[in-house]
Amino acid sequence: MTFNPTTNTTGNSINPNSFISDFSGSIGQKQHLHTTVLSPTTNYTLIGAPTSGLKRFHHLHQQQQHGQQPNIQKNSINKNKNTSIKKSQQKKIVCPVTADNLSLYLWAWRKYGQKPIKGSPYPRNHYRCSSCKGCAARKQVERSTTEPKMFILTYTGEHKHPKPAHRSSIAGSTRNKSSTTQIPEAQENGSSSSMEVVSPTETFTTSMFANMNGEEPESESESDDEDVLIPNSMGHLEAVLLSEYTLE
DNA sequence: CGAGTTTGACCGGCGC
DNA sequence: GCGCCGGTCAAACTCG
Repeated sequence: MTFNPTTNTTGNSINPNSFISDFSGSIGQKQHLHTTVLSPTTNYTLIGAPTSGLKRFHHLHQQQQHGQQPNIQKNSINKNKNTSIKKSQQKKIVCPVTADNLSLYLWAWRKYGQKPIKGSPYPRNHYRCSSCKGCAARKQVERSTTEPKMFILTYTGEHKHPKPAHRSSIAGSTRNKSSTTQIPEAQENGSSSSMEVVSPTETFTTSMFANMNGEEPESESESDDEDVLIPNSMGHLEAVLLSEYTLE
C-alpha cells in the first residue's frame, strides 16, 4: 500500500470555496473546458457538453451547449476515431473530496492508467467502470496540489447499467494491493502526519479507497437498500448522481 | 484462472 | 507544422 489513510483522514474542515477554486484551477489546465460551479455546498462541477443520460445536467447546459451530438461511448482519445465530440466538449463532473470519502462510491472502478501531470507533484489516475462491460463511465482521481487532503474526482461518460445494489457486489474493489511501489512500513505508519511523506508517484486504487476509512468493503452490514444514504459531502454528491444520473 | 494493478508506448488534441 | 501534454491501450505481473 502506498497510501496511508491515517495521514490524511484528519477530518479537517475544508472551506468549500477554497477547494472549489482549487479544483477549478486544476481543471483549468485544459484551456477550453467549460466550468460551472453549481454551489459551494454542492462541491462538484460540470464541464463540457451534455449527455442524454444526465437529464438535469443537460437541462443546466442545454442553453450553452446546443447542436452537439453527445458521444459518451468513447472518449475522444481513443482508437475509435469516429467520435464526433471533442475532448473539451465532453461532459465532466468534477468534485473534490477528502480521502475519507473516496471509498464512498457504489460503482466498481478499474484502474487503466496513471499519468504524471505537469505542474502537479501528484499523478492522475484513470479508472473505468468495471461493474459492467462496455460501460462508458470513467473517472479520474488526482490529488489537489493546493489541498493535499483533497482529491479531485472527475467523471466522464455515463454508466450504462444500473448501479450495484450492494456495496459488496463491487467486484474487484476489495482486492488488496498488488503494488510494486510500496512504501516502507515506517512511512505507512506515518511518522509524520503530513501528506508530504507520501510519494508523489503513489497510486490510489479502489481497494485503497475502500481501506481509507478502515471499513470492511465486503461487509454485508451495508444496507440492502438501494438508496444508500451517505452522511457526508460525498454522499451528497452520490445521492445527486444517483437521482440524476439515471439510465434512459 | 479470472480480475485486478502497473507501466511504457502510442496516439490525438491543442497551443504556439 | 511541430512539440508538448494528457488519455488510453495492452502486455506483464500480482493476487485470491
